[in-house]
Amino acid sequence: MDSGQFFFDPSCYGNMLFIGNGDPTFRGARSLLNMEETSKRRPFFSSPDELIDEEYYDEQLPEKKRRLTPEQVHHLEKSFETENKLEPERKTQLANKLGLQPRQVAVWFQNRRARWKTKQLERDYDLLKSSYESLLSDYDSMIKEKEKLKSEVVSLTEKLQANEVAGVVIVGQKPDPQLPGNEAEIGAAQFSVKAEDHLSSGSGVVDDDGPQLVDSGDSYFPDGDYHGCSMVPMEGIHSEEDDGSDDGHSYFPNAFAAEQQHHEEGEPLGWWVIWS
DNA sequence: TTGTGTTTTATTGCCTCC
DNA sequence: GGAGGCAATAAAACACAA
Repeated sequence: MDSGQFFFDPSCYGNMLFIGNGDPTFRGARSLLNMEETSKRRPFFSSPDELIDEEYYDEQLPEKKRRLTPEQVHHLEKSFETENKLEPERKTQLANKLGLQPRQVAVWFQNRRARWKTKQLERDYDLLKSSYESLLSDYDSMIKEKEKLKSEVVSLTEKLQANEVAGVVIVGQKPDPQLPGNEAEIGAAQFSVKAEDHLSSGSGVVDDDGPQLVDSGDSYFPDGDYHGCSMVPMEGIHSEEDDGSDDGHSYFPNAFAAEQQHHEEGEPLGWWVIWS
């Protein structure tokens, strides 16, 4: 505290001395005004409901910093649940009802909002953390599946090459242009059928000029679909600029909602992470 | 009882809005 | 320029282990 100090004097328990620094600014003036108000008024706890606490607080002099009674806090909490912002009229009403100064009510709401925000950040952190761990787990599963498929491709390629060497199957033999027309057509048709057979066999093996199902760094599923899952960016993940509003809920509401929806639908998560 | 960590009350400075 | 909000901070009050 650099512009005003409360000194607690044990010899006169409960007394508070305010030392102003002559700050001419508005805030300084406001503080002095508040202290003046305080010094003119009776102690914080003065409503009939607080009489039960008189025994405890009786011996304490007025200006000692005191905690609000459970009843006061209860009323303030109820009011905060209704609306966490405090309009002047409600502030006055609450202050009168609870026997507090309006400034105290305002300060309580201010601090209460700060506490709420801290808790909210903690909740959001936990949600993000669990979301991240879930996505990481899915990512690991995908990597394993990818490796498995790659080794399958290699294995089948080797088998095919062995067959080619043995002359059992000739893939990609082009029709001899010297043959008579109909024979050339038959040869072309055979070539075509053979190639399609291989492409549709699931082995993914084609000749050197054809499309290669190798790990090029792109998706194995170029049409954007795998097991019925479209590889589109996850909805709800958007930049800060989209929504920085403090709407009384999570700081990342859409992201969590989308993540949760994926869980509920039993869908794999996180294409936007894996494929982006 | 005492040291220490946490919570609550209150102040201050800065910022935004009207 | 005043009012009110927020972040940072101080300090009293409180909780609790040793």
